[in-house]
Amino acid sequence: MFQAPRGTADHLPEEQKYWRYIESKAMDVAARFGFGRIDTPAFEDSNLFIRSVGEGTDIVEKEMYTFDDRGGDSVTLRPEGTAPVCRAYLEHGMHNLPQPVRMYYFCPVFRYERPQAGRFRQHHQFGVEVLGDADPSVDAEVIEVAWDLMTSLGLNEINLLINSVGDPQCRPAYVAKLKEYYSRHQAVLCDDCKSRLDRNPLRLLDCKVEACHALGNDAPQSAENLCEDCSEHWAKLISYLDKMQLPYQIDHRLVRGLDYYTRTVFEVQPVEGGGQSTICGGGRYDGLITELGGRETPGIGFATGLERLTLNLKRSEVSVPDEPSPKFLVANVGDDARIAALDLSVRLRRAGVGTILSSGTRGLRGQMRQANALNIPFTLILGDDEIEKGEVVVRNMESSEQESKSLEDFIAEASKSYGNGS
RNA sequence: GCGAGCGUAGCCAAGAGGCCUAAGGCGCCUGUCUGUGGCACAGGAGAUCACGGGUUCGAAUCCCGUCGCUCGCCCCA
Repeated sequence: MFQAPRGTADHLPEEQKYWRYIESKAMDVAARFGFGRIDTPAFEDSNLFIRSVGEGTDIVEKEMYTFDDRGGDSVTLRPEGTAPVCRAYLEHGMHNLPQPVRMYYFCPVFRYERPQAGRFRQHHQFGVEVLGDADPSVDAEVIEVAWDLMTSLGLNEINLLINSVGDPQCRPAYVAKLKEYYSRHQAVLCDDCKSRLDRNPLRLLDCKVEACHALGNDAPQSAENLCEDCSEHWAKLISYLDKMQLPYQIDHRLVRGLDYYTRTVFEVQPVEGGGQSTICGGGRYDGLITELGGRETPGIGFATGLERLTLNLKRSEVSVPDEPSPKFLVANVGDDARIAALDLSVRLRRAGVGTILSSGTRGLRGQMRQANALNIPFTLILGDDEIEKGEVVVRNMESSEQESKSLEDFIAEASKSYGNGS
């Protein structure tokens, strides 16, 4: 038997209401903030990600689905959504559009990782990007988009964490300071952190091992070590967020794994959550477009994982509307009735009325059982008697009341109440 | 890449060397009710007990290996 590849999942019909719910809320929010949708290819030139995400990152080092296509070009299944959007911005000369350009996307993303709760090799993200405006009010606005989405989804037990990681002006000095601080305490560091000291000093801050974590309390904080420009940007952002009354928390341990982030970074995390509980993460990336060969263009965005959102919707028992289901099931008994049933269901569906045609192979009883099991509100019954009189029996499955109606009257009535025009 | 746990029908699951031609429940199908659902009752279909090897007179059950799933670490949505 074949199985879905490790780390991938089928999203069965019964799951779809969560997806539809998230997508419709996300699209509402995006529209409200003036974002336009963009869809980019599932794979790109491998160098796009190597250049943007960063050569030393885990994503590039060990998580990319990279292969040579038949023409010999190295392509990579998109491991994140920002770089392709930036590529598209450049490719289509979007700097000629009114700035900033606001775009959102839904797409699958691929990373070769060990799957576990809330982590997959293929998952789906909704993300937004604002390109071409460096003002901190844009940061505040993007954070508002994220928060607006979370709250409109009905997620409550969540925290909004923000930080500033500086820019190429001030970060090297900060990282050096951090390294110096942790080096002094090297003896108590866990093994992972000892290697982080060289590899990725910022990550020392969010180590969960108690001894390391405690050290983080007194570690130098990046927001305290910004250059003048970054510092001013940070102060303005804070004041805007205050003005907007967004319930942010400054978390000086918040760092993000991709190289391209500058200045503002933020995440949304559930209050209760395990290792990979972050449901939304993003930040500013003012150097990315130049890295990709464009002229200097600031950018900021975030992404959320639909699987993790779904997990949280279920966990916090948010009630999600059911998928629309058909109003009628057409039951039929006998060969003539089957043809009449076929005709009736075609006419109803062409009028925009959701209708299931029973194949009639089961006997009336079985067909009604099916209507019941499928939660169809009305069963329509056609047999020899009805055909002779040009009628149809309409049974209300909830009240168990039923009546014969003229076929033509019924179709007109149903079209009016449940069809396109209703 | 490292560490841990678990694999018995579509799902949940009993079972701890012979009573297993594998219990029970959900779901599915059929009938009681030959043109009327939900409830009830009766019946039915559906399992090479993950796979391979070993121990034993005898293995779903013990041992080894493989594969798969889950959870954790790294890292991330």
